[in-house]
Formats: sequence, structure tokens, C-alpha cells
Amino acid sequence: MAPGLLGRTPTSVRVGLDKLARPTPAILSAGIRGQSISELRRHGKLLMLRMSGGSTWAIHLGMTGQVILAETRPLVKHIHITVGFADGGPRLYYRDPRQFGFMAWCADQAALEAGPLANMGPDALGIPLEVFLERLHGRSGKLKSLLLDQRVLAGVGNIYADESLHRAELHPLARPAGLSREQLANLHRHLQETLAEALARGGSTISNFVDAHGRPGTFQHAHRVYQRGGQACGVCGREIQRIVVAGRSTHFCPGCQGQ
DNA sequence: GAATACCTGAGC
DNA sequence: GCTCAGGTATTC
Repeated sequence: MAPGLLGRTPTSVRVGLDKLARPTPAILSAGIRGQSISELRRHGKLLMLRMSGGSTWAIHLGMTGQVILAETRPLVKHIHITVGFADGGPRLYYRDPRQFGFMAWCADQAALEAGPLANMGPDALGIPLEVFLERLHGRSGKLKSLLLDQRVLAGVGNIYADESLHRAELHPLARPAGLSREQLANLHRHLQETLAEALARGGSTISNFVDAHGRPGTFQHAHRVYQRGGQACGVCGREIQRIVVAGRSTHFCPGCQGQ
């Protein structure tokens, strides 16, 4: 997104679905208009566009959110927010069929930290081993739940939680207290490798996902367990199981991951 | 910490 | 017409 947005100044904001704009469509619109985008950042699943006036335009894609930069309105359903720019160039179209994402305007760092970033743990990508261990230390929850909890660490969703647990040969229901430092360090290493590989391959396209250029990812071909319940594990041949943990589908191999 | 709600589309 | 998909807030 950065090449298409840096240095540009929003001049018009049209919100078609009020609940996606925070705190309100009027405040979002007034906040970002007239400021140029000076920097793009990411923390966990939150995108942050730093504006020249010091405020932040935060974007969370939820599950099916998509930012489209185009000269004309794409011929697709579910475009809920349109942003036009001073240069008259490509407009930003925010599309989100399931409406789980949002855009927020935060006046300053304090508002950002009290709002979209509130309670968010350190970013999962590149988190130092010692910080990772410290975040899990003393937690009583199941590994799967902890990996999904953005307060523990930010950026891991259902796919990468399952995939990294399989690579680390750890059962999703295992708890940190029952594991050695070595096992947790192994999880840290495999989480890093899984996220890095997925990024290198443009992410995982199960149904909707495309990147900022509209291109699908290819990491879904490397998935070992995610949505492979009933199939044979490619490593040991045992049948991959599907259970529900923290209200989410959880896939694991009883051979590689124990029990 | 578990259950539920939000939301639409794909698949059956 | 039903089930499942999931990021997050809320509720108990």
C-alpha cells in the first residue's frame, strides 16, 4: 500500500456504512482531510497511516477487509468507504463483505494507544525469544488460545496459530506450565519461520484474501493442518483432527503433536 | 475463560 | 436452508 499512499492528501471521505468509521464518520472524515500521509506502520493486524499533523488513520481489515486503490469504483459489492485525494489520482476503496474491519481516526499517540492499540501485546513478527517466553510465562491458558489472544502477542490469527503449533509439534490444548523452555523456544522459532514464509509467499488465500495489488497468496499450499481435518498428515500419516478451541476451528495431528 | 453476537458468502 | 468461516467486543 505504501507506494500508492505515501505523501498523498485525502480530501474527501464518503462512508456508506457508519459502523465501520470510528469514532464517527464525521470525525474520521474531518480528521484525515487536509493532512498528508507521512508514514505507514503496522502492529499486529492494525495498519497505521501517520498523518502530517501528527494524528493517525488506523485501518483494521478484520477478516475480509480490503483496500483497493483504483481510478474508478470497482464493480464489486460491499465497498463501504471511499477516500479521494488532492492529486485527483487513484481513490482508496475500502471493501469488507463481513464488516469486521474498521477505520479509525486518532488525534494523537495517546488516542491511538487508548483506542485501536489498547491492550495489544508486542508484534508477533520479530518478537525476541525472551519477550515471547515472558509473555507466556505463568499463563494458564491453552497454547492455541494464547496465540490467538492479541493481548499476549499481536498479529497471529487462526491459520498461523494452527500451522506454527504443528511445526513446533505442540498440542493446541497444551499449556505453557506443562512445557519446557526448549519446547516454548521451539514454538517461537517455528512461529517466526511460519510467518516469514507466509509473508514471502504473499499470505494464504482460502477464499477472499488478496494483497494490496489484488494478487492472491500461495502459502495455503504449504498448510499442513489448517482445514485439513480428516486428511493424512504429510509428516507422519496420522489423520488430522479438527476440534474447537476458544470458539475457533483448530486443526492438529495427533501423531506429530501428541495424543 | 467460555459462550455469544456481529456479518455475508461458499458449499452442500 | 443449513453449517461453517473468523477478529473482536461483550457478557456471564
